[in-house]
Amino acid sequence: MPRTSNAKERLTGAALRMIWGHSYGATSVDAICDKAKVKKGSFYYFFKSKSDLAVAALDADWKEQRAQLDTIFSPTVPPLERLRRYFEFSFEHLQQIKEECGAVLGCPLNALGSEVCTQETALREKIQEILERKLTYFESAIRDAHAEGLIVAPDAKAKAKTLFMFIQGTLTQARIQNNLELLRDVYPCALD
Amino acid sequence: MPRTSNAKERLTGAALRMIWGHSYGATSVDAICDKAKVKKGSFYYFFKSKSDLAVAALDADWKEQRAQLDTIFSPTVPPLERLRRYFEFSFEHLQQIKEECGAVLGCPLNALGSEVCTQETALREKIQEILERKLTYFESAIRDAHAEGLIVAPDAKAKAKTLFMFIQGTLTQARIQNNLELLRDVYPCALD
DNA sequence: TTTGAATTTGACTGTTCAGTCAAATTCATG
DNA sequence: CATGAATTTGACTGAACAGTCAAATTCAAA
Repeated sequence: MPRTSNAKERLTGAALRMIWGHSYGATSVDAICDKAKVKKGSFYYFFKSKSDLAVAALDADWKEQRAQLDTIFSPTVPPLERLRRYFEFSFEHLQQIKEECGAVLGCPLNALGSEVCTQETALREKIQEILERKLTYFESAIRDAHAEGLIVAPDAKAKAKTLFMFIQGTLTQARIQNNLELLRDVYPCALD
Repeated sequence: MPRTSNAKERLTGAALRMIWGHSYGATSVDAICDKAKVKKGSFYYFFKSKSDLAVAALDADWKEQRAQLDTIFSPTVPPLERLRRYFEFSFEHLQQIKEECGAVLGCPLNALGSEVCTQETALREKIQEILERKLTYFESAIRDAHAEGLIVAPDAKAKAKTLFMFIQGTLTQARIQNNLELLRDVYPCALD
């Protein structure tokens, strides 16, 4: 009967942070173990490979994210206000991380996904799954906004996809340019 | 007086293809040398490091790209037609590469930039420089379209940036999802 | 307090990595 | 052909890499 393992959580936490802050390829199992204060033997007791750990790390992070997204996108909030709050929240989160590590890190799913998609099938599928679920939040907000006559978006799914591409593109560019300001204009621009 | 080196070109060509097809971190100097049929000693005769090669590879590729972009974005072509041709060209290029290697590879600048931006300064700056120049093509097309009354875009620079983010986001998602169809709708969607 | 499972440890393997180097070869040109 | 510069070769180094393992330790519950 396995108990909740602290080492396991430290490993997924350290992995996510290091992979996001640098890259999957540049993050070694040794380095993750050092940061998590876990010996490599333990690592391979919990995970069968580095990519296995990465999947678990994304899963753990998604669970946390989901709780926050459920709050931000709560149906009790006016639909366009949901989007505004989401952008505000994302901006502040990235700002805080920039203060910690000196760099704008963008979206971990985008960065990691783009790096490993041709190599690590399991990881790619996990990322795709999370991205699709995230899209759902936008879709419902847009659908509600259209229903209330706040915007014109008869095809909410298509509109959400378009918005999503724009946001993801902006996040990636913000990462590449290490420029948080790019995200400042996302909300006004998004209202097209 | 150094002559044009064939080995050097083979190295930059192989590097770009392998880095784009897999990732920077997953592409070793040994593997690049094998593919380029160049011994490692020669590699380090021409380049001082792997990242040095990557910069040279992007530079060489950009030179080719630029010639094509100058044709596509020629001022003799109606401005919106320039954009349509660009999307068409990009789509067909990625389709052809997909047939060769079985995967939708998206934009190499985006994929590589997002991977190395926190680690390889020189590479990041080169990528940023090329991305900015690429943006210029969109900007002039949009400015011309506005001047001819085809679209409403008083701030051509801002509009070009927005379009650029959307395109880059779509390219990254197409890579992650290995789905070329995402790019099919780019032109109609872009006309916002 | 015993027992067996969960976890931790550290030393280990074999491979791949980036990068070096001196010597050999090719090549343009006077 | 002679000369020196450009290029190529292959063998080499030492570090970092992912992954293994048997033995030691912790821990929950009977």
